[in-house]
Amino acid sequence: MRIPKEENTEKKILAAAREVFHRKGFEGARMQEIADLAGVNKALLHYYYRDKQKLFHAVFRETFPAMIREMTVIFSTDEPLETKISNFFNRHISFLQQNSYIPYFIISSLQQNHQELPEMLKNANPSPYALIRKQLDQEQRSGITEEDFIQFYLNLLSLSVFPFLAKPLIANIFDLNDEDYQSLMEKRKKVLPELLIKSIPKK
Amino acid sequence: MRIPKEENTEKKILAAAREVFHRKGFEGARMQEIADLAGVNKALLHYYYRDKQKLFHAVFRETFPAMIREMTVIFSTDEPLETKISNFFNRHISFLQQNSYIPYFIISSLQQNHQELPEMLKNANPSPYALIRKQLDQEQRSGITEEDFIQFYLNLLSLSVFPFLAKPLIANIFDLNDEDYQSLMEKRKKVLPELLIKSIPKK
DNA sequence: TTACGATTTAACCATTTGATTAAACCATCT
DNA sequence: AGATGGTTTAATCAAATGGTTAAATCGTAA
Repeated sequence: MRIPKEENTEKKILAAAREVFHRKGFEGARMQEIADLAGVNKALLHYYYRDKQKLFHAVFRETFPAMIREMTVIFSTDEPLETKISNFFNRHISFLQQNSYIPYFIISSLQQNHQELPEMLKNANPSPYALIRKQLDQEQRSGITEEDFIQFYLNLLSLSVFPFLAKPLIANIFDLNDEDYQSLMEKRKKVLPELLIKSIPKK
Repeated sequence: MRIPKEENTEKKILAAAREVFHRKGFEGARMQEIADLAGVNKALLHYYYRDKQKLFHAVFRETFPAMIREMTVIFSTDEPLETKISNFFNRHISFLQQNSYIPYFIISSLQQNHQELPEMLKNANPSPYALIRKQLDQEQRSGITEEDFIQFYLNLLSLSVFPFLAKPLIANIFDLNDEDYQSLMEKRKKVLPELLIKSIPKK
């Protein structure tokens, strides 16, 4: 058994693949570009991951659950609702600031017919839907319907995720540089809780 | 001069290209698929549009302004603010219901380095930014800063557009079929104005 | 009808790109 | 040292894909 190199090659490849797939999606990514970024011969990608699909899946299997976890972390604590929402935006936007390509990666992956991914949702642990049902039941006191809840959840995600998808467009319209945009997102952590909390029906 | 066929071939090609590029983006689209969908030999695409880039641009040049128009139509009337917002969501969501692939198309186009598109923004008529500045000046009475306004505008777009980008994900989490989703968006036309109007600082 | 130019097609070309192979490399063990 | 087996590379392949070309087709006008 050979001792692994200082920087495990397999992981270097995965990291490079993550980088490239996140930015360009499956169709836009090139095996050669991934190899170059990993500083490694192209044949090594196949040696470790067999083919492009499998390499992509390796990336997807670590990124998708991370995103789901971020999307559902709001249901994991027992804080008062207002605190929960506030915490959610703070944490979620921070996560997106440091992983700003993930939303595009997820959206573009699911847009293409990369199925067998509904599969991953069911296997997700914790299951988003289970968490959401539980949360919903707890809110029954205020007579919130399932549809109200879905709308609320859609709002939550829309407000936090969309600005990272539309950054190229928005930054251009308003002539914002990266720093401007960063500070816009920073302020958003405070603005969004206020906005969303107002929208909740008082019990 | 030849009389155009019953169904102008050039337009049939453009329509097919629109369909395919909208669903799959530039990288995912295949010239052969476009030709097949148009019911036409592949060489004809090159005859009319020279190469893939130019064909893509032909699509982009009609889709992008349509989306910008939809995004800025809110600034074009002189209704009271509440009416304006309500009208915007109604119209914008209806537009998205009938053009549900446009948001993904725009996002994926701008994500790839398809530059020279900042160019298109400036040439856009009416210019989004000019309209927005004008609107902003009118609101000065309530002391709204430019940053407040950008946040507001981001909210407006996030809430209406994101659900169409994330449909594959959301529909899976909540096990919604197309009809369910449609009715969800329908109700959104009423829910969103209430939500956003509450967020506006009273003068 | 014939000639002409615009339109359309089938066949082909060149490049890109994902994938394979055979050989080289190198650390460890005997 | 020499054998062994995992790792890496250079060279090559085959399929996919964007693009080209030369000939066929078709409507129109002379």
